[in-house]
Parts: sequence; C-alpha cells; structure tokens
Amino acid sequence: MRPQDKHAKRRRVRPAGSVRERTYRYLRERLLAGRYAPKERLTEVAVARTLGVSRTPVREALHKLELEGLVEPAGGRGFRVPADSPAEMRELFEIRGLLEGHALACLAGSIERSVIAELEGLIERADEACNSGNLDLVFECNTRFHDLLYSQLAAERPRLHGLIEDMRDYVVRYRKNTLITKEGARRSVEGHKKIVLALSLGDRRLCEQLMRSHVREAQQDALAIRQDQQLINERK
Amino acid sequence: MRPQDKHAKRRRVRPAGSVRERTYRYLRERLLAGRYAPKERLTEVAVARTLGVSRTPVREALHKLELEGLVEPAGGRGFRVPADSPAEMRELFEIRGLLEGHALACLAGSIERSVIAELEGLIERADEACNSGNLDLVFECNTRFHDLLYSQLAAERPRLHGLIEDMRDYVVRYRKNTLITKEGARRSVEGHKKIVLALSLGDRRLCEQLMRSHVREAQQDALAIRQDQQLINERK
DNA sequence: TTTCGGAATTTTGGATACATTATGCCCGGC
DNA sequence: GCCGGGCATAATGTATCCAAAATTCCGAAA
Repeated sequence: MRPQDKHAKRRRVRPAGSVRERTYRYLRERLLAGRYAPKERLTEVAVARTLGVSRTPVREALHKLELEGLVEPAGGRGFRVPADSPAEMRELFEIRGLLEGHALACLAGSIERSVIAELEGLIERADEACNSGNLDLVFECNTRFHDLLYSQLAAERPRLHGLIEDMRDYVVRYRKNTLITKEGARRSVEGHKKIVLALSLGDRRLCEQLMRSHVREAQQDALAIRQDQQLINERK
Repeated sequence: MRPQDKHAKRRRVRPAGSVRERTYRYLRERLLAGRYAPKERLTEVAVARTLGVSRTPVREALHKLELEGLVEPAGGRGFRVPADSPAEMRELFEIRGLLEGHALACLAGSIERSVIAELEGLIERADEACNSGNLDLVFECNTRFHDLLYSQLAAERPRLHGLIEDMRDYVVRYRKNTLITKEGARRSVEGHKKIVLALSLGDRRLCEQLMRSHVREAQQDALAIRQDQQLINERK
C-alpha cells in the first residue's frame, strides 16, 4: 500500500485535491466553455467570495491560468478574459497541425498491430453512430480514438504529447459548442479512417500529411461555427 | 504621461519588479546554470530563508518553474531538480527543429530585404570574431542574429514564437557551459550563412530543411559537451 | 467648461499564523 | 531479525493581515 493511500478515505470526502486545484479547474472549465464574456474582469476577491474560499488559492489558480493564456493581466486591476482573435485561432490550429502531423509520423514507425485493430473497432462504432445520427456517441468515440492513439505517444515523447494536449485545450476556446454538424462528424470519421490506413501501411509521410489536413478540416469547422455565432449575435 | 510613470523613480530603486519576479529569475538562472545538483530538493522555506523573503512569492515562483519543467514536485516534500534525461534532450531538440523549421518557412515569404541585409552584417561580424577566436563575441552576434530573425515572427505569430522561446529555454539546461568549441562556433556561423541565403531566395522548403539541420547540429554539440562532462565527472 | 491634482477606493503583493498532510524514524511485538 | 503501528517532524496548504500601487472620481482653479 502506498503511504498516501493511508488517509485516502478522509481525502475522498472532499471533491478532489486542494482548494487551489479545484479553483483552477473551476475557472478553467468556465473559461473554456465561454461562460465569461470577452474582456470581463476577474478579480481575486470576487472569485474568492463566489467560491467561499480565501484569496490565496484563487491567486495561484489565476496565475496558472495566465501562464496558459486563458486570462490576461489587466494592469493592476486583476485579470481579464482575452478577446477572441481569429488570427490567434488560425495560428493555434497551424501549430497543432504541425505537431500532430509530426506525432503521427513518429507513431507510424512504432505503433502496435493490436492498437491499430482497436482503433479500427472504434472507427466502426463511430461510423454506425454517424449513420444513426447519434452525434454524442460519435464525439465519445472520437475522444477515445484520440486517447488511444496518443497513449503510446505519451510514453515515447512526453513533451510532444504535452504540447499537443495544450494546443488542443487552447483551441477549445474557439469551439464553444461541442455541437457538431452531421457533415462535420462524417468528415471527421472519414479522416480517421484514412489515418489508420496510413498508419497500418507504416507510411510516415502520408501519416503526416493526412493528420495535417485532418486538423485543417477541424479548423474550418471551427471557423464556420464561429461565423454562425457571429451572425446570431448580430441578429440579437 | 502614463499614470504608472509617476512613481517610476521610486520603482527603479528596487532591482526589478516584484519579489516573486526576482525570486523566479534567481532560481531560474541558477537552475539553468546547473548550480543545483540533480535530485536536490528545493523547499519553500529554505529558499525563502536564503533570500530573506516570505514563503508566498517563493511558492509562486516555484510553481511557475514547475510548469516550465525546471523543477518537479517531490510528493509532499517540496520540489526537486529533475535529473538530466538524454531522451528528453533529444525530444526537445526534435520539437525545436520542427517548430523553428516551420517558423523559418513562414519568414521566407515575408521577411524584409533590409532585415536580410542586417542579418548579413551580423554574420560578417561573427565570421571575423570566429577567425580571431573571440568566442564570446560570436556568442553575442549569434544571439543578436536570433533576436533580429525572430522579431518579425513575434509580431506575426506570437504563439509560435513563444513556443520556440520556451523550447530554447528548456534546452539550455542541457548546455550548461556556454563555452563553445571553436569548431562549433564555425559550424554555427556557416549554418546561419546558408539560412540567410535560403531566406533571400525565398525558398520555403529549403529554409525549413536548413533550419532543421542547424538545430540538429546544435543538438550534436550539446551531446558532445554532455559526454565530455560525464567523462570529467567520472575522473573525479 | 476644462483640466489638473489629490484623496478615496479597489485590488494586488507580501508576510505571518494556523491547519493539514506526508514522511521517516523509533519502538514494540512477533 | 523483520514487520507494523504510531508519534515526531518537516513541509505544504489556507486564511488573514498589512502595505503598496493603480485607478477613479471629485473638487478647485484657470
């Protein structure tokens, strides 16, 4: 038994981890979900009051979020939610394509046959879900596809994996509704199919190219959703 | 006059910025310079006592360093200096090559003629310094070359630029002595020459390839230095 | 009416005191 | 001699207090 498990029972009473950790996750989740308006201010005291905790953990959470770029300092008046920037979105997707393309090229040489088989199974399920219009299930399958695909990467190249996960997180800001169109879901699954094929062929160059265009498609979807939202906002 | 300039005089009395900032830089500098032994523990109280400050800013500095990977949590006993990892070093250089190669491909299309001229001037100076064996001057020219080259990138693609700077910082851990061999300096300057040539040709593909191999050379130098150090350590 | 200066307020930065938790050692029992 | 429980210790986690800094707003003078 590991030493820290000794008091596991007591610790499980509290939701999870420290107040700082919880505060951080709370703010992060809301930020990524777009629950705060752009340029809205977040002060330590306000957050602390809302959560009923002291300023100390809130402070540390906010500083961590600043390092991640999810909030920006507002010159002596706390932090501010950064405004959406199409230019930044394009840049983030560009970097993502670069990193994930490279990651896949790496995986092409080392991935296990059994993993490929599992990936194929996941695609099959996603395909069926797509046909029946169950977009939530497609989303879940895609997530598991992603996790499985990158689990090996995490072991082989932890830094690259970490960077990719960071990029994915940042990008979430620009995809506020996880609601995907049916065509988008179809395209995504088709992209995964091609990728697994390239992977099974062990073609590094092809893997890289396919992953890049897969990311580019995701970017276009995000862009379309974004434009739709703007139209909606203008109507209001 | 901006409001914060009103007390500029008073603020200039203190070294620079907040205690947190200074603590952060202090630790960071020592960490990068290899002043702490691998696996050495760093506790909040110890650092706070050393610097004669309270735990609060030290804490925040340590957390920031943790996010950068310069220290790692030591399970309830503060932080620890991570042990060198050749695998991590390889990975970091690999990512650097990827990012910097892409960055240069981007610059190939947009860099100003005048900037190229400046870069050529810098190379010329570095070349002479190389011939006269003034390695410190070579280092300085290289640094200015780098800054100038990437100043435009910082404006066009701030995120990519930030990532590259991060990578360069991480990698510094593995190049503890800035002492470079004369051959290394020569190779570096020659690499820069080729890069500027490709840049003036506007050949994106060539830029990317040259930058990648430039980074690969830097990695090999770092590796060689590392091995030398290990030999020295074994003799002791 | 406009502008400049300063006081009040808001908010962060830093220090300290207290609570909590993990670790490691020591001692007793098997 | 080895294993296990418990206590001492050391370190982090959290809250609160005080200080410093920046913004805002108000009032007085030009």
